[in-house]
Amino acid sequence: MFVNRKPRRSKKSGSAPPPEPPVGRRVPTQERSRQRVERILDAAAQVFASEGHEAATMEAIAARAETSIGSIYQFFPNKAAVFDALVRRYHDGIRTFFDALLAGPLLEGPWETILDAGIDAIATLHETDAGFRAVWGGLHFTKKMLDEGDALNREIADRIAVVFGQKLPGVPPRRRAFLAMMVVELVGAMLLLAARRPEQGRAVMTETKAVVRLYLAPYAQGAAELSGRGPSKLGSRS
Amino acid sequence: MFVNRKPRRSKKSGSAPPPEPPVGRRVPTQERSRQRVERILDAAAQVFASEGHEAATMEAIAARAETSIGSIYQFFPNKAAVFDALVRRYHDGIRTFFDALLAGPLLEGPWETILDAGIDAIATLHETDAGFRAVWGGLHFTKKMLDEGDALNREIADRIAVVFGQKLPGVPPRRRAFLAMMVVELVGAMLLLAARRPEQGRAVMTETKAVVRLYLAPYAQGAAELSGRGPSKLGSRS
Amino acid sequence: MFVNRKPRRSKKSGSAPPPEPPVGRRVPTQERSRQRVERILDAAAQVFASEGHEAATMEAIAARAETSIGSIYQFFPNKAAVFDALVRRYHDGIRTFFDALLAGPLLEGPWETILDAGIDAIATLHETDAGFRAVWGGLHFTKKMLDEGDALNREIADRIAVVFGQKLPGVPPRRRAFLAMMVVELVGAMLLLAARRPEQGRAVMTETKAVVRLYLAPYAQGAAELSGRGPSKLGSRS
Amino acid sequence: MFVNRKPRRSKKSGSAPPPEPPVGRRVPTQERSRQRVERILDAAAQVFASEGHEAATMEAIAARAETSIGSIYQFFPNKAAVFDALVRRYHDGIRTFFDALLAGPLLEGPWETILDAGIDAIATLHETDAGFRAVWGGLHFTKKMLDEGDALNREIADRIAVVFGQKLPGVPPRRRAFLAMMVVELVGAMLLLAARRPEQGRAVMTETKAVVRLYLAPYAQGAAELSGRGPSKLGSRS
DNA sequence: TATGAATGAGACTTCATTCAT
DNA sequence: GATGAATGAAGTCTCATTCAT
Repeated sequence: MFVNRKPRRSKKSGSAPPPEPPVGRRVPTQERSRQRVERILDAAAQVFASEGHEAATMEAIAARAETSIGSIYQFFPNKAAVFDALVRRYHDGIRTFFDALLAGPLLEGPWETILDAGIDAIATLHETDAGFRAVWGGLHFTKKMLDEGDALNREIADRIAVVFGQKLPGVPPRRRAFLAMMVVELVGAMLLLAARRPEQGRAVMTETKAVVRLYLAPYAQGAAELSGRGPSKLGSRS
Repeated sequence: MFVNRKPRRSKKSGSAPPPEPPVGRRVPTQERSRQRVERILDAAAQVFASEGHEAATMEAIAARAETSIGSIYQFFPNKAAVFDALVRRYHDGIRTFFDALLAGPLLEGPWETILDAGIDAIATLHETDAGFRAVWGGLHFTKKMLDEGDALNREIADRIAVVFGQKLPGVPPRRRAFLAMMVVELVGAMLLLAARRPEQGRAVMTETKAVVRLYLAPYAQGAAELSGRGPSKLGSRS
Repeated sequence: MFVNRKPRRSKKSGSAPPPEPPVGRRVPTQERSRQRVERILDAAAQVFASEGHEAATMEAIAARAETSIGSIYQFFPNKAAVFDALVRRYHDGIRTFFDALLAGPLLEGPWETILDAGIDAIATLHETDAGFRAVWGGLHFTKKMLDEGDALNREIADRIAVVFGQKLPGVPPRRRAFLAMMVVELVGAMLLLAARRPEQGRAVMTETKAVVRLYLAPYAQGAAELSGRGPSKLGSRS
Repeated sequence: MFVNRKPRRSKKSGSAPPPEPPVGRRVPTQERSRQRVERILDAAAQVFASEGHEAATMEAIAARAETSIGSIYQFFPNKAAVFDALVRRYHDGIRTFFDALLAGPLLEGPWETILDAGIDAIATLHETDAGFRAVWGGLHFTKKMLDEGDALNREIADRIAVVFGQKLPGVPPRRRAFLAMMVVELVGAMLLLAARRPEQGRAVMTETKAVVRLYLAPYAQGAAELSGRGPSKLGSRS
């Protein structure tokens, strides 16, 4: 899976081992537990993605994880918790991805480059990532999952809004936030479309880049003031 | 509901008189059956939309429809069939909507007007239609449903491609088809977003209109030849 | 079906029409009812015999009888009653058969001839009769049905015991009764075997005749006294 | 039950020591499973035999076995499988019985003794064995069950035909096979009759022995050649 | 009287969860 | 802790029977 380290504290732990708990003996046990949890989540991801939600029984998951049903219940109070953890791991993966993306040298270039590179990168992530297929391909959705997805999107939009602050100066903050939200949702939706139609996937993402460029172009380089489509009331409403 | 023409009226409504059965006897029976099916589907829509898929048991549907479980099985072989019928009814509603839209005087105007009006109309449809909430709000998805949704989208895209043929002359057919597909999917995705965030819904749709306009603008009035973004390889791949 | 006249009063109604009820108007109604009952039983027999008990739903029977479920309930209080009537009709057919057999000139001949002819006749009846297949081939049995079958067998045995009284003089009455019972049950069992193995059916019945002859031979012509196997305690116990 | 050797004893019972699993851990589990299966079958036998097929619901069986419905489904995929297993256990019991019978010293004696003893033994088996009552008394029959019963009868007939080869020399093989089949079916049918009429059961079986003796007598000691009833065409037809 | 749609009890079966080993 | 057999609540579906038309 793409996130096999705890996303917490990712900010500062370079390659340093995580701080040991006082009793050294406990470590191997915790380590084994962590591994087992990962195995369970991997298995759950596979089952959800391949068999669909119908066949995603706890027994199937346990079998695929080469463990027992009882062991799953050692770590997860119920089936929903397994799915939630799966979703969280997927979301954490995206968070990590954006951490890396926005921490890199990308931000030095012009906004068009950032957009193109960013969209390409996230598209690649989704193409390769099993977690994505597990969460979106299993055709099982919960309010909680959607809410958390929404929250993630808002979080990402916030970070992108910051970038917009640098690259699209002259756009008022609220408008900036709205634009970022639109971009995030639009790209997100197109990623799903691309996944649903593999044969057109690349074309869709290429075109999506064009759409986003055209959408943001009027705001670039103070163009916002010039065009008739400046910061609108609509965007500020949220 | 989008099928809200009361069939009882069919006896005297002008244009296409349906073939009357010789005796009035059979009519009430068939009519009652049809009503019952509608009642069941209405109930199913409500249960799916409000309680979610978990609580959408056949018993719950029967109770909400004020009928018995047995009656549901008189018309639907199993639970999946109920959901399928719900989806079909929803899709049929959209088809009817587009029939009306594209048969009306709308096509006389410029392409921007058509787009704006069309997007507004479909947004209104989705806001009012219970079928939409039932199908998308129940958080239950099946491969079949998604496939049929895909097929519907392609169908709509085909019709829009025809309109593009008139309003955006000079764009080669394959590119036209691809553009239509992108527009349909993009608007579709934004409709879902708008539904998920009711407080921003109108803003999202307003902005969607802008996005689509900007996306298509280069192709209007022979602009395709002028801009650097003419018919691309990508669009022809499909 | 083989019994399409009421077995009651079969003894004296030659070809004369059954006595009319006072109100002549009623007759056609009753007649239609009788026909309908027969149609239902015919249909039930077919369904039971061909589809087996699992598929023998009231709806299937009604459909095969080209009538409605409601009509069946007009004549039979429930499903068991339909089956019971079917069994009764089958049993009545056998009764009628024995009435004819024992009233005919058969009894004039020697006992061996009577046996052979009787067994051949009943075998032929079973081969041709649909009621037999309906009752025994449907693989559905009830205590009531078996009890009535037992009663029928005893009844037949009684009548055969009377014949034995004439043809096997010297055998005490209780022994005679027991022998008759054994013969009836033995032949009955072999008839079932013959039905279960159509390819050996005729051979089995031929051999059955031999078995019965050998079994009864010691009792013929006063031989009972000579052989060591006279009237035993066993046979008298019943 | 006819399988009443307690498998727990298997550890020390001489002749064929089953391969012990390395650790005692696995044994109790497998053992418990086997016991549970037996308990379920016992319960099913009782329910089928006493309540009849209608009342033989999975719940009733579970209750009688003092287990849960789920446990039954752990071992049997559906209700039919339970019944099939019951039938198989009954048939296996009969097979075991014949294995013992034909391996014993019985075959040393004259054919009349063999017959009498064999019939007595099988009658006793049927009187004691609950499986018999479960299978035949439940009044539930399936094609599969009857076919397997037929196959069992043929199997037994084959073995008896071998005995006939020794005890009734001079009878041609095909005739011998036919005689064996007749004897098996005849005795089988009379066993059913005896079960249906408990008060006459013993008398019926005594008489059955006489019938079979009389039937076979002509073939004994080369008598086949003397009597007029030698190997007939009939027997060879099968 | 005839019809067949409607009813609903109850059967079968699944699978998340528990718990003895 | 780990295991997986056992549990049983709950869901789906059937079909005998009723009853309005």
